[in-house]
Amino acid sequence: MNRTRTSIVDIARAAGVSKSTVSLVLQGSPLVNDKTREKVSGLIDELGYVYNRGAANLRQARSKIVGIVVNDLTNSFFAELAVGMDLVVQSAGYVQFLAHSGESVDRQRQVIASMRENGIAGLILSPARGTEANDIKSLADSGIPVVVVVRNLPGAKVSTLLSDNYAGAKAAIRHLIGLGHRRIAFMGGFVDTAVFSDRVRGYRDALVEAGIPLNDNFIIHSAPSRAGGVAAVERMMLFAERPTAALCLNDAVAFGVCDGLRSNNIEPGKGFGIIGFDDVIEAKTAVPALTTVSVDPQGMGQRAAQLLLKQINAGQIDQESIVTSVRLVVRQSCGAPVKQPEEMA
Amino acid sequence: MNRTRTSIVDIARAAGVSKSTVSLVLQGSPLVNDKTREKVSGLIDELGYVYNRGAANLRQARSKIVGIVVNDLTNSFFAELAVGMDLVVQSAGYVQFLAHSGESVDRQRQVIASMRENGIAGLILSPARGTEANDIKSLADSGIPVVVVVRNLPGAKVSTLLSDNYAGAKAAIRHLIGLGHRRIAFMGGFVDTAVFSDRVRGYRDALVEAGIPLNDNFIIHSAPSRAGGVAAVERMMLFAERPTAALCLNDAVAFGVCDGLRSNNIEPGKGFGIIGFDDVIEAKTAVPALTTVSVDPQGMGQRAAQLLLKQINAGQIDQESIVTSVRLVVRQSCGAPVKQPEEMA
DNA sequence: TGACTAATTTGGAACGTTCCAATTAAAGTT
DNA sequence: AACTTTAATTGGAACGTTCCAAATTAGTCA
Repeated sequence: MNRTRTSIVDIARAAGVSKSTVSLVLQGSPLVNDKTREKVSGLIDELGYVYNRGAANLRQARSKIVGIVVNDLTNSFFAELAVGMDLVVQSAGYVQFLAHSGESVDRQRQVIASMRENGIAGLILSPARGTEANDIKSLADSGIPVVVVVRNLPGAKVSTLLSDNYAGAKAAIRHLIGLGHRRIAFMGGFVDTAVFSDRVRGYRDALVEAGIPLNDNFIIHSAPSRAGGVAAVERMMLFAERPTAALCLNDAVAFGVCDGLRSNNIEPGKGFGIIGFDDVIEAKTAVPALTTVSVDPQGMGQRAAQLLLKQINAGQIDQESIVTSVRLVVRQSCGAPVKQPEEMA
Repeated sequence: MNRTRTSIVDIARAAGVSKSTVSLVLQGSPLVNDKTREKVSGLIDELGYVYNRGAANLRQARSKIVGIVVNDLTNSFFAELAVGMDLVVQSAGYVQFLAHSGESVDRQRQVIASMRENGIAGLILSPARGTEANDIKSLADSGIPVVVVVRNLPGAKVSTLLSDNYAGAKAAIRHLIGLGHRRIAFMGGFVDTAVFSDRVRGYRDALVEAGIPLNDNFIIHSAPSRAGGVAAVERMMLFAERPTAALCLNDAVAFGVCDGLRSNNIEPGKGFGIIGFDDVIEAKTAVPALTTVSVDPQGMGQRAAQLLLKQINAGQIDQESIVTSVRLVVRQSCGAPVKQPEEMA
C-alpha cells in the first residue's frame, strides 16, 4: 500500500548499516560478516523489498535481458523453438523479451528498436521474410551480440544457427527413391527464403543423382502452412501424370497435404507417400505418424540461446556459423515400398 | 565502437543546449522552439543516440513493460493467445516479457519474481496447473495490475477473463443431441482445472436437460493434448457399449481423437461425431474440418491486453471479471444427422 | 522605452543501484 | 603496548533520465 517501493536505503536504515553493506549482501559478497548478513536478509523479506534491476543496470551497463524475435509464433515449429530458448535463458538467470513479428519487417524493426531502448544484452532473431542485413546492423555495430536462427541473413556479420536443410532434403528424397518412387513432388513454400531454396536444392540433387529427370511442375508453391498444403494437393490433382509422393517444406504443409489427400479419397501413407520437415511434436502422434526430417526445434532453440549467452559473457563477439545436423525419422506417412509406381498415375 | 553509449548530455553538448531541452525534445514537448527541436533531432540520428528507457523508468517509476506468463506455448491455443496480446501490447508502445511456465508452479513463481525485479507495469497470467491465489498476492498488493486469463484463480482479488465454458459445452451437446446422438462421451482433461469442470458441467446439464441418463464411464480422462486424444479413443474402444460422439476438452484432444479413430478404421465425422473446443486456426482447414466451440484465442488475448492496459493507465485497479461469450461453429467433424443411433454400437 | 506577459531554456535534485577509495574494527605479532 | 594484518563497513560519485522552480529571452502594449 506504500506509495513508494522500499529501497536498499530503507532496509539499511532499519538494519542500522549503510546502503553499501546491504548492496554487498544482495550480491552475496563474502566480505560481509555473517551476523550482519543474517540481520539484513531478515529485514529484506520482512519489509518485502524487491530488487530494482533497472537501477542496477543503469550503473553496470550490462543487463540480464535478452530479446527474442520470432517471425511466427502460431507455427508450432517456432513456438517450440521459443520454448527451447526460454528454457536456457531462464535458467541462466536472464529474462526475455519475446516478440512476434508476424513476418512483417516493419513490426520487426519496431520491436528491435524498442528492445534496444530497454537495454537488451543480446538478441536472437528468426528473421521475417524480407529482412535485410541492414536491419540489424546498428545493433550489431554497437556491440550487442546477435544470433540469427533458422533463416539465413546474407551479409550480416553475426552468428547464425541453421539446420542442414540441404542434407535433410536429400536424405528424404533418397528414402523415397529407395521405396520405389519415381515421380516425387516438392510441396509448399515460396522462392524468397533460403530455407526453401536449400531444401529444393537437396531435392533436385538427390533426383539427378538417381538419374531421375527433373520436372519443374512437380515443385508446387504454396503458403508454408497447413492451409497451403491443402491448396498444393488441389493443384496436384489437376495434373495428368501425378506424383506418387512428396517432400513437404515443413510439417505444417505435410499435415495439410494429408488433409487434402483425404478429401480426394486418397489415404496418406498408402496411396501417396509424404515426408515432412521439422519434426514438430504432433508429427509422432498424428495418424499416420509423419515421416519427417527432424530438426529438433526445441534443441535448436536451446543451442541458439547458449550461443548467445556465450557471446554475452565473453564480452567480445566472434562470429560463428553453425549448421546443425538433421536426421530422417521414418514413420508411417511415407508408406510401404511402392512396386510399380509407373502404374499408379 | 565507442566504449560508452551516447547519452542525452552528449547531444546536448553537441547542440549547444542543456540536457533538459534535449529531454523535452525527446518527449515531444510543445514547449521547445521549432528551430532548436530540429537541430536536436538532427543530432540525435546523426550521433546514433538510443534512448535509455531504464534510466527514465528509474526516475518516473512507471515502466512500459508488461509481463505475460503462459502455461504452455507449444499448445496453439496459448500461442495464439500470446500473439493476440503481443499485438495490442506492441501497438500501445509497450514491450513484453513473455515466459512459458510449462505448467510448473515453481518456474512460474521464478519468472514472476524476475519480471517484478525488472519493473513490469502489469502482468497477464495464464496460470500453471496448481497455481494458488497466494502466488500473485504480493504482486497485486504492491499495486501492480494483474489480469488472469483462461483459467480461474479462486481467491485472488484480480481481474479475470474467462471464456464461457459452461455455455459452450452445453451448446455443443445440444447440437449433438439434435443430430440424434444419445451416447455422448466427454474426452480429455483432468479434474483439477476449472476449465475441465465447467465444460463437464455444461456437458452433464445438457444431457439431463434432454432426459438422457448420465454414464460416468463416458467421461474419459486424458492429457489435454493430441496424444491424450489418441489415448482416450483406445480406452473407449474397450467399452462394450460405445459412444457415438464426443465433446473434447479442446481442439488438440479432438485432433487426437480423429487420429485414434482412424487407426481403428473409423472415419471421423461419419462413424463418429466429434466436437472440439477453442477453434484453433487449424480447425478450419483440417479434414474433416472440425466442429468446435470457438473461443477466439487471439481475440481473447487482445481483450486481456486491453484490460490490463486500461488498468495500468487508470492508476487504480478495479477488479473486473469478464466472461467472454463463445459460439458453436458447425463444420464437418460432427457429421450428418444420425438416424438410429441405437443401432450403431 | 519601460513594463508586462508569453515563450523558451536551464540548473540541479532525484530515482535506486554499484563501485571505489577510504575508514574503522578486530585480530594477531612482536 | 605498539604495531601490522586482516576483516568489515562506509560515504559519495556515478549511471541517464525527468521534473520542478527559476532564469532568460522574445514579444506586446501603452
